[in-house]
Amino acid sequence: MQVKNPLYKDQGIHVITSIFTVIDGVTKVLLVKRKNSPFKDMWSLVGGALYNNEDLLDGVKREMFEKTGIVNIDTYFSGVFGKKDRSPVKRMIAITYIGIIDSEKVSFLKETLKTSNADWFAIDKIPKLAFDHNEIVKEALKSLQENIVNTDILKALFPSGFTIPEIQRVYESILDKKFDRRNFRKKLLSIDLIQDTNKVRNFKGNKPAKVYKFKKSKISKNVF
Amino acid sequence: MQVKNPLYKDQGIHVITSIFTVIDGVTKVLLVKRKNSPFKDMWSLVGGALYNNEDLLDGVKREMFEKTGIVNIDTYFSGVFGKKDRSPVKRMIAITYIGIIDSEKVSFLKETLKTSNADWFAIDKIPKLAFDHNEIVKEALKSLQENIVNTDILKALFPSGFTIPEIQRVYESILDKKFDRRNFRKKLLSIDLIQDTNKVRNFKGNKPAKVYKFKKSKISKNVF
DNA sequence: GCAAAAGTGTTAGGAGTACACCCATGC
DNA sequence: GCATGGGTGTACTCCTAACACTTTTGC
Repeated sequence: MQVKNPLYKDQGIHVITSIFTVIDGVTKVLLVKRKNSPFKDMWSLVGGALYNNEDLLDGVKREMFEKTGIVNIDTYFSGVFGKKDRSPVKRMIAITYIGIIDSEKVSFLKETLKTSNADWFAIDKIPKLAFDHNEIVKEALKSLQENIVNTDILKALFPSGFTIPEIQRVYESILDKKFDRRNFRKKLLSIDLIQDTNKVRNFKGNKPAKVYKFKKSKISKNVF
Repeated sequence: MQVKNPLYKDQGIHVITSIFTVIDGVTKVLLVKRKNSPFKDMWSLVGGALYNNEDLLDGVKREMFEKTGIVNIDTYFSGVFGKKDRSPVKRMIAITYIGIIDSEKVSFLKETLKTSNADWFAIDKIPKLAFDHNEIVKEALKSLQENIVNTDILKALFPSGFTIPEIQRVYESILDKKFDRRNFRKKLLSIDLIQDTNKVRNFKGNKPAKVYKFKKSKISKNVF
């Protein structure tokens, strides 16, 4: 059915992901430079228009692959952006997501058909972005903060496990907050979310630290 | 710009509200019967297609007015539904909301241009609904449960204030859970959310109960 | 042996939970 | 005066937050 009513005509859906990582205790987001209008040559988040023949998460993954070459990362719903003038081209509603990857294990393409210069930007040094992406990444960070205290969303950052001092720095970076070492360890161990791997690894100091990994289980109560 | 690419053509946005109330300790949702295809003569939630010239919340309010005559109720974001086949007509993404009204103070139209038989349905007696509205109302109830422990969303239910035993029954109905009277009162008073009005009112017993009202402030931590 | 970070235990305060009795009113 | 629900206080438990010392290793 072709809709003629101009009130409804030419609407579209953006699926947009804020891809985060933490490098040396600094939370960063992946930005790409647009090759096409609108907002040609401006930085933007990873995403684009949803196709009719795909579900939302399929579109998220396809866009992520097309614009960064990244495959197979877990994404989590963040929010909806729908101001009527948010796109200069036509009426677009944005459904937004967060993704997390280990920047050392996952590589991305610097250049694709539609993007160039892909790179990590510290969350306090994000340039002016295309569309309403500055707002979107701000809300995504808020979603991420809520998610890390509730879910195992961080597991993608530590494919080979983590030591407690190491993951504490990540929590502190994302939540922008310091924790007492002893209480942090106690709490993280008290919830049934992580388990010992009988390995050790050096992080900062000279004394090797025990390596933990996330369990399969999920939790639903607040952690911090 | 008219988009020709069939991958993007003919997409649309639904804005859909689950309007809740609590009557005699039973949580109910407002349903209307559709007069038009698709899903003609089936029950559905209140909502419809967003226009190009309105923001999301404007569309929510317009649809609510068009299909129930209700004006001016607060709405809260609930979720997004976007399965590719959720509408038989064309690709539609649903942005969903919750609304709360006092069924004694706010009246609605039984019949409108596009709907008929509007009525309250207890949440455990909801019939089969049009589109994916059964799923939507289920998630909306979950959102409502999360919201009543975090916000003053219930204030719309009590335009002239409430007694504590009265609002306790509402919490118990929505959360489907019983609370100890003394602890309920203590907690509700301990968070800085409600205030005494120096009035009294009879609810169930013969002893008049103090009437409270919500403060302007919001809170951000869990209540129950 | 010393610097640097890892690892551990105790205590005090606050929030949540369980629980029993008196109060005000209508009839 | 009695039945009905409204209003209050206390003790116990558990979670959280504050805090200091010992251990392991590299140099």
